[in-house]
Amino acid sequence: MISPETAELRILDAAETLFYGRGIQAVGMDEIRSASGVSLKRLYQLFPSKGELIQAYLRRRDVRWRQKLAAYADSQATPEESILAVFDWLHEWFGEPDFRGCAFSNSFGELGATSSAVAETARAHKEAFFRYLAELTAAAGKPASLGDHLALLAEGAITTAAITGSAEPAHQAKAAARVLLEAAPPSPSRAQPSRSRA
Amino acid sequence: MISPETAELRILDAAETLFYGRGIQAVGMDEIRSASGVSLKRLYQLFPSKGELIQAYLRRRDVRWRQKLAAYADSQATPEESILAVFDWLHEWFGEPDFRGCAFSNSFGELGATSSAVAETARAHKEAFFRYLAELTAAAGKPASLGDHLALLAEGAITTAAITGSAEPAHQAKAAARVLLEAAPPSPSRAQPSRSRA
DNA sequence: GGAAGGAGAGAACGAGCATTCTCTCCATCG
DNA sequence: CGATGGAGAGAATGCTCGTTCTCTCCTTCC
Repeated sequence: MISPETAELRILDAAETLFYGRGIQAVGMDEIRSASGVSLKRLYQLFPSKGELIQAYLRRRDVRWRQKLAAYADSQATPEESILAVFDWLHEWFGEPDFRGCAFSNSFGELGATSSAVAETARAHKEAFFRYLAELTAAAGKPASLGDHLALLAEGAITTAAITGSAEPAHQAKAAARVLLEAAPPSPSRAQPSRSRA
Repeated sequence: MISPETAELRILDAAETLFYGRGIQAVGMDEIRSASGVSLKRLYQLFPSKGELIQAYLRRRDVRWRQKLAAYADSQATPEESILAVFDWLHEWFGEPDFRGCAFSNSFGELGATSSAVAETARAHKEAFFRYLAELTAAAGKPASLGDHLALLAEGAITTAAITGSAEPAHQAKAAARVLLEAAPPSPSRAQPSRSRA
């Protein structure tokens, strides 16, 4: 028998691939069983209902997505470069063969009206993403409004890339972000941190 | 007996309210029958399958949405004002009590992976919207890239407004659009049309 | 008036699916 | 060795839903 931890991982991996790739309602629990190789009984022991599996899928994806983004962007030398790197990371993501847009926007569109848990998880994900961009913006000594504007560009790029099937919106968004970044005045309220600039 | 035209209108009205408000898969044909008051037999005579009703719903919504947007934006005095008015219109839309994001992004997230017809309709809608912004941008004598950037802002505002339940993203997107508009140089390739400017 | 045809209401059918149950098997422990 | 208990496979259950069918009734046309 495989360990409960391994079973949980296999289930979450299968659920993520299937839910993200085909939509949540299009995937039955039976299919998650076959894809994960974990028996239905065990599946229900670990996740007592499909709704709980959906929440687990979304929660794990939220953490991983933001970690990968932050790992990429935070490795840049300056806050300005980190901001622009966000859009480079989006471009890489859009180019992945199984890219199908934002899992949270998709599940919100599919279930947000009928499941308040899904709606709330999607809201929390977007809020965390906005907060991250706000931090980068503040670190660059730019006004908070710039963070919101950058987030809207990124959000629009994700949706547009998903529907058109092109990674190009990431480059377009980056170009727009550069204009906004250069046009934004230094933030009046908070001193710019002394991170070195090339 | 009500006329076939009236029956079709009632069905499409009911389908739009229900599909948009709750998601397509969450609404059964039986519910569309009760909401429209048209018998199931007649419903299937006019729309031979749920898939065809979905397509009819999306097609009609595409036309009406773009007409309303254009009617609002085109009534402005200058192309620049038309561009900014797009975001004012979005703000009005976001404030409607039943606003739940872009019907096309939502249906793409829900069915795009399993229905190529839905995916294609969503793509066509976004493309038409991009084209409209490209026209406004060209009329303002600005480079084509500005049109793409504005479209990404609008797209991001729609998604963000839907998930957060706030109309504020429209104002944020408008502010960003104003910056991009003012920063964009006159288009080199095409002469600015002689529409009068205040 | 009477036949015919179409309309509506809703039952019926068949598939899909979330969830539970059964049965068999194997490992562990006395 | 034999009993116990948990595991897996997958059948069973009950519900939802897309689609079709039936039955009754009304209208229309001769």
